[in-house]
Amino acid sequence: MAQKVKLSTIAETLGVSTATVSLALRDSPLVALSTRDRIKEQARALGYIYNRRAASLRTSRSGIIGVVVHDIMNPFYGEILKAIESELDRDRQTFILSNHYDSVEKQRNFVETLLQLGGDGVIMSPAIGTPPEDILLAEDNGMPAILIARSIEGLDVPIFRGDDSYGISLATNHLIGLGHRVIAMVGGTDQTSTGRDRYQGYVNALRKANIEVDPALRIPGPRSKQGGFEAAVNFLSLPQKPTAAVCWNDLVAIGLMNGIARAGLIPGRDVSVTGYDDLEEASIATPSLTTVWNGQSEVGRSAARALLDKLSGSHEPDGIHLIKPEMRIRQSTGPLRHSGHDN
Amino acid sequence: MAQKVKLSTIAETLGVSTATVSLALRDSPLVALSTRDRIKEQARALGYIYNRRAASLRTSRSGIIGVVVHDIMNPFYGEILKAIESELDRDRQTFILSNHYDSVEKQRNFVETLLQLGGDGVIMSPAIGTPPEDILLAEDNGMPAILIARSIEGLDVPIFRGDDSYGISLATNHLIGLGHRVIAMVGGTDQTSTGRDRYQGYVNALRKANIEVDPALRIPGPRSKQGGFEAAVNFLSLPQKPTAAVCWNDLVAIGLMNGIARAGLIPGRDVSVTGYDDLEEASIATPSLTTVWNGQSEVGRSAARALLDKLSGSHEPDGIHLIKPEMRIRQSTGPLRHSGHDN
DNA sequence: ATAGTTTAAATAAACGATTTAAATTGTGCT
DNA sequence: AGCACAATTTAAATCGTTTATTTAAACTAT
Repeated sequence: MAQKVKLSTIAETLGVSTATVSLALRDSPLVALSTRDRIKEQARALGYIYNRRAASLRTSRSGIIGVVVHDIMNPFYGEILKAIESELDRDRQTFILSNHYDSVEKQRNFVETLLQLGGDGVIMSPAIGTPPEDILLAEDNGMPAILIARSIEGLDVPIFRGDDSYGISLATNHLIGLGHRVIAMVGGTDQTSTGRDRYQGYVNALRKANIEVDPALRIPGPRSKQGGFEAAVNFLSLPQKPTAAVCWNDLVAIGLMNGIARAGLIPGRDVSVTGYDDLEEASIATPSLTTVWNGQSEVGRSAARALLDKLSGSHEPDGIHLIKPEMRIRQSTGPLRHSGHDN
Repeated sequence: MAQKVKLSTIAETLGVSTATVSLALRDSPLVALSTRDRIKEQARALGYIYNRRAASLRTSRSGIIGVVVHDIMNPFYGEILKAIESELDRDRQTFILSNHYDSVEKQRNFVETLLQLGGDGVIMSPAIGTPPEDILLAEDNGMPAILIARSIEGLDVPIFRGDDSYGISLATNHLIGLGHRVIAMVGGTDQTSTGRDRYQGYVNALRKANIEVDPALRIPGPRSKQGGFEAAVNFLSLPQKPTAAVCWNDLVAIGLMNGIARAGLIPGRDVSVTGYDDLEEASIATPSLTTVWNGQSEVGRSAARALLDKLSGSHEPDGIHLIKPEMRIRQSTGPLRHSGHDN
């Protein structure tokens, strides 16, 4: 590698000061236009590379924004991340991505690393059991945080997420409307705010329709295809013989449908299944999946926007922002057939 | 936010020099053990946060490693990334992830940003059409590059990937062994080294079995579920009536199976389908997918290892490293049925 | 005691940018 | 020619570490 080119290299070869070069490269009107052009040209010719760490040491803005979620490979987060990425890109911010896999420790490490790197801000979908201090660690060190998808009790940080309770009640009502009375809820956990909200939405819908809530119909489990697939066994052996399932998300629903199909039943006819999120995949599953759109792109876009606004000082975001979910009816749900899945 | 705590803050409150504090925090034997303890304790008490940009400005090692692939949301890359992540984590390196979506420009921007941040190295699955200069840009500026999954002509950079030609020939031979003679190849492109290798593997296997190669049986397309789903229409209307399909990857295969099922045929019985990669999903698809394990985790792990070794100076990686794929036979392939998909 | 070692801590010079006050040059006007 | 004023340019201080070099203190052995 050739000797490293820095501001002073350009300055020397051109016989000006580094101050002038610095100013010129950022197009400051303090430098005469002709000088500016000469300097930029020389920078290009020498293959100059801007050293951000040196700059940020002085300016204390790094242009780095951290994003940490449960699992970036999960398509639900994937869609959020895509939206965040395109919003940050527009502002030429670098974003650093990480999974916490619901490990509070891994999450704390990430926040710490980000602080060390001088991150300007962080967007997080907090790990289960995150203590408020872990978020305050960021805030107290001048790195504003924005939450997405999950809330944390007793913390005053802006948050963007879908209205889970309402969303699940949409799905549940849809099934009730089709005549179903024994409806299971499959997948996920009750340890997150999201989980509690969703269960609540399911319970509310049943109550409003005067259907008794049977706790045995709640089958918690991993929020993945694999999880749904494995839940099928439990689902099919429930004594109450449910005729429909409200699933935690599309992945669980697709897994469950696969499991049901494996057992020789036809999802959408013998058993109605709803998903949640409306991933791209939902519409090409067989049968295509009835689900609830959860506004992922909207969540990502507005969370990123809020952070950027806060950083630029143009607007201070606050409070909780709920995106309204919408029903997407497809082929995986149908009217109650009186034989149930006994046939 | 309280006043920022730095080395000198600790030094002053303790009446020692910043040099001593710096050394102490990194556990240097140059500092008396008792002093070391006193300093570490104080650092904790004050909530000191190490400033990596200041440090790396001096040391020219940032602890940052960049990774750029076509699409991090694609599960194929997901599995590679997971392996890279865990390998880098072990060495406490921060990794910065990015998609290039096959835009050479986006990729170049990423490399440039990484250089500005002082990245120590970069792992990339190059975008289609990447000119060698774009990789040399990194190397020339002291940031070593390692390629994964895709090669670039005329460039001497270490690369780790599966043996595509061999892998596809495994799948093709499997189908031939089941009696199939009209075998389509679905999905993907011939614009990448991977694409050319795969097509070659398919052609080789057919030739060896004395089966004529019909270019019309090559149906290129997006490497996604959606792509496979949409290819079904073309596939089913081919005049030669293929009885089997070798798919670009598992996603395409699953999409194709969904499309075939939509048309009323039963994949695995009426049409045999093979995937490629052996994603987690392959085994829970319905029918479960016959596919070729492509060593994603192995690729990720060893690429990361190679980079770290190079950075630590312990070992200089070079050349091309081919991981040997393996067949995974499941339910989506079966013996030729003489009516084909005409029945 | 004294010179010679060892051990412990301090000093000061980088690293590569930014930024502000001050210096320099240039221009038009009387 | 002299002056006010604007347009350019620059010197120097900073940001928070690391590290080679010095200095100081504490032992050792004669």
